[in-house]
Amino acid sequence: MIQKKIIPTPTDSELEILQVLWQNGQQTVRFINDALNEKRGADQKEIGYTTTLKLMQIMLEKGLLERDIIERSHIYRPAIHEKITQEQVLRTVVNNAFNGSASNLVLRALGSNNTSREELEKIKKLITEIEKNTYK
Amino acid sequence: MIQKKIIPTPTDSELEILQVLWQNGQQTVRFINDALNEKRGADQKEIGYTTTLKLMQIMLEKGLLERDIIERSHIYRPAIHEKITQEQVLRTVVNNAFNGSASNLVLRALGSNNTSREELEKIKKLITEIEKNTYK
DNA sequence: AAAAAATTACGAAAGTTTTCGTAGGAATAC
DNA sequence: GTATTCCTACGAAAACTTTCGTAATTTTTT
Repeated sequence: MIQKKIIPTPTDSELEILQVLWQNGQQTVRFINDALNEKRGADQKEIGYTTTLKLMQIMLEKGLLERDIIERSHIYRPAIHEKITQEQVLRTVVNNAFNGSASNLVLRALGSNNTSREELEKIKKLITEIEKNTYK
Repeated sequence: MIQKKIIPTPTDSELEILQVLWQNGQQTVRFINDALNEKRGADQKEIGYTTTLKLMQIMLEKGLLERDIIERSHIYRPAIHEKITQEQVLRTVVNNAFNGSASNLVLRALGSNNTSREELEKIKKLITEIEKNTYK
């Protein structure tokens, strides 16, 4: 039987890169590198261009990214879905820091954060939705 | 001015150890090591005693743990609070994988998880609580 | 009292992630 | 057409995390 290639969970730096791509669509290394550096505080040291390049080449190898070659430069895009990756990340965090309880994580996230009225409404609506579908 | 010692965010292995301590109170290395190995699947390799010992010694140095010497063996306890640590961990995850939006994380956690009726109720109650206190 | 078992300390290896320097080539500017 | 800029490739260093072997000491067992 042919084994489907296992794509590893992204590291922290890799997640940062993926976020930029999920938000902005496929982009060049230059764009990503600029975006990462803009997000950084003035205190932190700037990320070198070749650092980002190398990371993205590794991600390509791991199967986290795909790319097209346009003109001289390469354009990268995510090879994994944001939703699935976020779920994967959450699973890890829930296990590592919340004793496996996702609802503890939710309670903590809500309790220690300034969530806007609209967002709270959205969350409540989702809960009602879940209750309707699950416990009818 | 005297700089308060900065305690670093725990690594993944360190979080596993802290969880055992938060749940069971102060304990020996032996207890922690046993607990960690019990939680492991039969597939994973067992963690050696000295591995756990070394980790906890490092955590002591970092200021993540404290200890008392009772008889011949040492008893360790967390030097940081569970709540604060969880908040710290959440902040990182929210930044790394959820574009800084905690409510996105909450929506994702609720959406892709089998949360029990009771837990959903608890969460709803908390939201109502927050709304009352914030937007009165 | 000798052997076996359990404990801490510690250095170092092994593994992983992040960063960067250098080289080579192609486009652009002067 | 030469110099400068911009890009990729790639190896290797640096930094961080995890694992373990060995030694020294103390307690427990035989």
